[in-house]
Amino acid sequence: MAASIKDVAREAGVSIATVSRVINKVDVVNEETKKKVKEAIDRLGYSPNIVAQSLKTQRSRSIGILVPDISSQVYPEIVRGAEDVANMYDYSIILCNSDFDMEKEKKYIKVMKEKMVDGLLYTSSSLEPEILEYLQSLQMKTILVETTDEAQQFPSVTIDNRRAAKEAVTRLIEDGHRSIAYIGSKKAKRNAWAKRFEGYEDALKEAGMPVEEAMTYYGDLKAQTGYNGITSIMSSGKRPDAVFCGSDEIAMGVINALRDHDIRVPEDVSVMGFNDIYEASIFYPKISTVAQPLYDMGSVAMRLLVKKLKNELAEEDHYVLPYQLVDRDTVKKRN
Amino acid sequence: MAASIKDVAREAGVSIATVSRVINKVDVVNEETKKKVKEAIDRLGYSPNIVAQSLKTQRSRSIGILVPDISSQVYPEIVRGAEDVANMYDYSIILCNSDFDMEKEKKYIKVMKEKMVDGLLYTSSSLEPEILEYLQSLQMKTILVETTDEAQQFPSVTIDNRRAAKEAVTRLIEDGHRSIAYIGSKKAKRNAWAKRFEGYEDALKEAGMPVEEAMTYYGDLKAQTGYNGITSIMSSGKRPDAVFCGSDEIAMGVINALRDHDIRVPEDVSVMGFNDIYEASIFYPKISTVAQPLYDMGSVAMRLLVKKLKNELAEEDHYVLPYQLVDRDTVKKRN
DNA sequence: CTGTTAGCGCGTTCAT
DNA sequence: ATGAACGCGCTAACAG
Repeated sequence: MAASIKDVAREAGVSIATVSRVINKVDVVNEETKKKVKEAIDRLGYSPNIVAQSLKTQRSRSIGILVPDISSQVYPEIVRGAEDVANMYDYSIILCNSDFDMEKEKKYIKVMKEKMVDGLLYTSSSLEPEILEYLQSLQMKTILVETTDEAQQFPSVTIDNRRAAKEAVTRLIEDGHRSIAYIGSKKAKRNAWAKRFEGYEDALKEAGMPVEEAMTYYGDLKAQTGYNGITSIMSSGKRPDAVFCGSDEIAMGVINALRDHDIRVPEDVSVMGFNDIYEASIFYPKISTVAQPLYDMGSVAMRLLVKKLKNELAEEDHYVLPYQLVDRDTVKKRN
Repeated sequence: MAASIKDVAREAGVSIATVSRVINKVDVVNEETKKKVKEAIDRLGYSPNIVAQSLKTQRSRSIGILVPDISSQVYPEIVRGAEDVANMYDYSIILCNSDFDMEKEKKYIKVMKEKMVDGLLYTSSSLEPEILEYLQSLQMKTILVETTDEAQQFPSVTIDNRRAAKEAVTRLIEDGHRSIAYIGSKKAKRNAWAKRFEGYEDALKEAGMPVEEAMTYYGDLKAQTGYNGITSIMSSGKRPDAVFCGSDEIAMGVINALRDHDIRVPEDVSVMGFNDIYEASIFYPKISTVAQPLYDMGSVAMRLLVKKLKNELAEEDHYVLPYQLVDRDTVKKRN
């Protein structure tokens, strides 16, 4: 058994209260006794039992992070950003994978509450109103990452997905593309990804171009969706000269499918990705995409949360971080 | 404040001990009183305070996972496998990024001890003897993942990296390659990655081929290492007909560098990766590689740990999982 | 089958 | 400036 505060007290010949004081740097403890206590602590290799502290203080120095799936997409980067900041402030992070399953989310949230996490980072999962209400009923300090709730009741850290998508598609149009397909998340969904479809619509409408059902394909954000999507669109007789994708993986799938049909990228068809994951710059051809500052989103969100936990008021409650159009090798000017 | 066991006891008109009993399904509690208690629990929306439980039982139902960097390589997949199993047994996971920094590892291990994690999954980080001793002095139940310690003192879940590498390189030799470069982790390192270099040596020696310093390049496992590595090797006048890489990212870097030099893969040079990350099958050309069962490594390791925590004895303490040579498009027979 | 009680390790009044 | 004592919420003897 590790040494407890009692052992230290005995070793130093003082009361546990005094030990507690020097640990928490509270009150003015006599320099000399402070020294005695510190020596005792060193000698015993004592370190406070955080669980007991938590029970007493109602704070666990742990923060939950709920992601759909750590093994996919953009989450590792976000989590890394969050963890680095958490570590800086002596918080640990508890990681949960929800798979977009509301029941799983609920279960995890419940467990985190029981474990007295001090706060929660919630990355674009189901975002169901039921979950949001649950979070509020539990008084769980929550930051939304990568997404926002309709009512903006929760602090959030995002990029402007709609505007980013619009800008990307507008760029495609300015570059002379006249027939632009969309492959990505369905509009109906609540999360941020769906906003990219709206941006796609915005750009087309502004340019006076029609939004055709036959030029869109919905699915998850994996490569297979891209492969299937472009195959499906082309098999209906359409032949887009550009494809706007909801993720870089989708873009990769699209490019592979195109290659299998001996259609060249970008000579015949341009392809635009989204997110700018690491592999986008390594893929051949290098993928033109919309860069999200993933690491920053994680770290900014965690900073915001820490600030809230200290009850300092933040300058902002809704951070909208800058995105960036990254020109690489999958988009070609056609004018 | 959430309801406590006391509230439930009062509400149900029983003692807290009884409430505790129905929660923990211990003893035979009278059906009727059990029902009363359960109703009270529902009415109050009570759920036990895990922190208090932990303080009492010395178990937190949390398990630490130490990875070098969740945002890189293979870890998200391993972590996902581990988390799924952890969730199955009602454990949460605390994620830490060590960056191969021993001091950071130590700090994290200390915090996890303080938070009373029930066990630890340690993925190929520094693996310094000092850390290993520290772990033992803390009596931290630890499973090594992706690597083993020299003395096999810790249970582990790995593949046979050395044999896998040897087999891959032997395949290259059988396919008629006569000049095979290695780009990856340095031999001196303690972790599993270095074993791949030994396998490379084994294969060459067995075939009576020389291991040339000029045909090897050491670095981390990222794409840039591959790019720099092959560039460096070729600039020294060498012209390998195959490159064995310590990771798929390295392979990607190699392929990109080769392409920049107008050298075709696999027509001119074959490239073999390692790990079989998701993108290996999406890359162009699709990367031939050695597949590690990453998800399984995580889940098997967590299963093993859970078993140990229950003090059941495992059939095995050192799981060596099967790897698989995956033939795709970056290796060409030359005979 | 159920209730009483003693801690788990710590922070915090309230005295001194 | 320091110590004694209580309680955070819960489990585990021990009685009954």
